Amino acid sequence: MEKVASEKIIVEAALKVFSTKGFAEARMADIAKEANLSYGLIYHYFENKEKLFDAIVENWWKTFYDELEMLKKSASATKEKLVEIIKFMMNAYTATPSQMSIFVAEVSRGFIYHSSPRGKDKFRKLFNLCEDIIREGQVRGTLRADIQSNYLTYVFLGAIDTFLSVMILGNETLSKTREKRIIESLTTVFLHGAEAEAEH
Amino acid sequence: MEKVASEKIIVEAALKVFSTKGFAEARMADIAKEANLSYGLIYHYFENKEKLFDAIVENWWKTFYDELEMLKKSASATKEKLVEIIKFMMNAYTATPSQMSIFVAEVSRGFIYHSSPRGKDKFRKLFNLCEDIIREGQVRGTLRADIQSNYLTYVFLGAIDTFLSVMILGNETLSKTREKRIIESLTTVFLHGAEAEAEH
Amino acid sequence: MEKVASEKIIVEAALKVFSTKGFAEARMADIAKEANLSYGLIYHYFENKEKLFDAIVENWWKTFYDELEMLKKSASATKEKLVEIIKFMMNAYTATPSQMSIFVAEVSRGFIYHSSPRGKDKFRKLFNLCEDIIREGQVRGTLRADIQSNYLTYVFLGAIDTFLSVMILGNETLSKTREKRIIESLTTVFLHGAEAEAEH
Amino acid sequence: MEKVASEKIIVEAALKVFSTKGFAEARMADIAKEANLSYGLIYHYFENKEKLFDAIVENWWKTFYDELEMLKKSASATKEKLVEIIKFMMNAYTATPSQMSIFVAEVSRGFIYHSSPRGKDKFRKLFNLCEDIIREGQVRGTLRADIQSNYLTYVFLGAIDTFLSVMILGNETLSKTREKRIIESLTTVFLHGAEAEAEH
DNA sequence: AATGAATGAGACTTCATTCAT
DNA sequence: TATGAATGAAGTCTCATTCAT
Repeated sequence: MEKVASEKIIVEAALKVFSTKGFAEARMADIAKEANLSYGLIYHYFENKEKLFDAIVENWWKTFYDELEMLKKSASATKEKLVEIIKFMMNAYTATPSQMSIFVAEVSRGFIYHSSPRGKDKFRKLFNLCEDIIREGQVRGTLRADIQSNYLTYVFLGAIDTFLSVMILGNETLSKTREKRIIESLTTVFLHGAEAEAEH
Repeated sequence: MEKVASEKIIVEAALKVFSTKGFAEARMADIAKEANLSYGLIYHYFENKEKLFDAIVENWWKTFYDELEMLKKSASATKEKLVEIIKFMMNAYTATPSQMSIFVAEVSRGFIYHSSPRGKDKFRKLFNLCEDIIREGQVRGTLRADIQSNYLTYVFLGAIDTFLSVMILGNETLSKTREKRIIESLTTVFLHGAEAEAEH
Repeated sequence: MEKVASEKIIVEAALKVFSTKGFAEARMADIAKEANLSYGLIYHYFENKEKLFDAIVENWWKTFYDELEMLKKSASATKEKLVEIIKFMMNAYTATPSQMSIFVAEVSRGFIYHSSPRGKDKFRKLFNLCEDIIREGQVRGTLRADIQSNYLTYVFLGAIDTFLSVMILGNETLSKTREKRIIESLTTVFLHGAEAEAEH
Repeated sequence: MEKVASEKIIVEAALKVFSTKGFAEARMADIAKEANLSYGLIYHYFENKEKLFDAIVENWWKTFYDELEMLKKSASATKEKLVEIIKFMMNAYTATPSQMSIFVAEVSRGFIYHSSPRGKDKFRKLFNLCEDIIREGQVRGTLRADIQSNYLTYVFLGAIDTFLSVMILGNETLSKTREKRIIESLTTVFLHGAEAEAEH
């Protein structure tokens, strides 16, 4: 078999196993079995379990950064950008739920345990990119400026994160209709609040 | 030493170790050393590592449920109730940051893996309690009814969760002033949205 | 069983296995089996295979240094001291052939591979101690001064080393008579040379 | 590439790796990398790691035997022969230090383990050849006969071995002057002893 | 002749848990 | 109640060797 094929199969298998059992409970043997390859081969391509995991995560971060970076630079209105972020996350979930699951469960968790300072930096970068967009919205007068930009960011990202968590938890598939409703709900609540119109 | 004392010391130590390294990386030996007790003794009080962890988590959940339960039944206005939830979480963080850290990292992230089906149920219960309060707010006309109650719940809890995550990540202490500002921000955004007033 | 007992048993077993198979071929399982203990216990006392090996070697070096140090300081004549060194080595072989075997085979070998600079230092220390005694002999006029002291040391130690190697190789036991003959031979050749008297 | 070329490259690489890390720590992959060849190719030429090692050692032994054999048969005086042996070893070190390093570390130390009974035989043969020359010296009246011929052999070979060990350890290069001095010292001490002339 | 992907036995090591004291 | 020595299942990883190309 060619090199590229096997490596991809391994990554695919690892993705599945990691997302199902979590990093700690995932066994290299599980991954090998899932990939239908000897586990020796995994070490041919990846130094060890952690490096294999990192490779997967790294890949995810790259895609994510690229998207945010692009959005940040785009000429769209702030609201558009926020919607795009949500869309991107939802699509990512639909396309590769395992990857999203790892992201939500392992990466967020992992960065809390200050084991890897790199992890923290990754997160900060993500936060910062998002915050930049939100701050831009404040400057433009689209978003309220009486609340710190980082606080707004927390609410925004936290909301998305929880939606994803729930979807992952329920192993839910995302119909176009449902995706649309989620995006609308999220946007509406984030922008206009949860309070009933009447009270305004 | 008396029974109660040792048991408490163990729990305290476990709390610290679990919150620092996470469940998977926490070693019974670490806990014993932290507690300055032999690790044989841990097994006097707790059947095994998981039970020890559960004991800690259980304790936390109980406090949380009780609070939510109480809030749910209280006669307060919905807004009050929501503020109380936030307050409760922030206070919990201030009082026992390790417990909060475990909650956020292990429970609110780790529950994704089907390994502990109990975890899921706990979470659903929490969601449900919170959703009940929110649904009540919708019925009462305080909260908008055009968005599913569970969606509103996700945004609300997700926002809190992320605030906590960031605080845990930064190992931040929470001054009264800061707590107040966070509560206000969270409430404001959740209720009135992030959009600039001008646009209304 | 008490702590000290088990640790000693492990060391004893390790000594046997290492001396029989060499470090590389020695299996932790072999040692455990030889000690009639679970291999987990070995790790209770020693961090890993290398540390276990080091502990054994360290112990040997200490005994050896102490002896040489003592000899160096003693008021004996140089010849006496040299005889004592030989005696010490022969006795060490008789008392603990495995230890001697490890010393000759593994330590001498290991120090060639510059893996552990500590190893080199140990050897240098040994050489130096011996050289000090020999230099003292030169100063006193007992040993010829027209040959570098280190060269004399090499011949002296090399000769002993080879005697030991041969004994280990043949798994020989050392009768008092034989020991005496070896000491005499070694001393005679080293001091007076191998040339036939006639030629003097 | 032609057959002979590759085989030679492999042997050369193996020589380097074995001499640097020792047999146990040498990896087939290291050798392949050193040779700039795939490791599959090594197995074209050598059955396995041990055979590869043996091939190298065998080659060395053969040269050595041939030399000793020739010397043994030569009409030279005993002293001449001994000097020739020393010279041969020193030259061998200068010409191929790696080979010498392997010889000293792996063969002359490693033969202790019964793992390779062939090793023992080789050594005995070497000893015997050398002893033959020494015994001849005793018969001729050149060397003292009151000490067992094998004992004399041990001292002689041991001294050389240690000189080599020290040189290998120090990664020393051997100038002609230094070589001469070593040969002289070794010969002098071996023949006339280390005792000061005055005492005779 | 040459490659390097693929294999898998087997080594080391970890660590939750038991148990004699 | 308390200790920590003892256990061994189970995991990670290594690396000589094979084999399809």
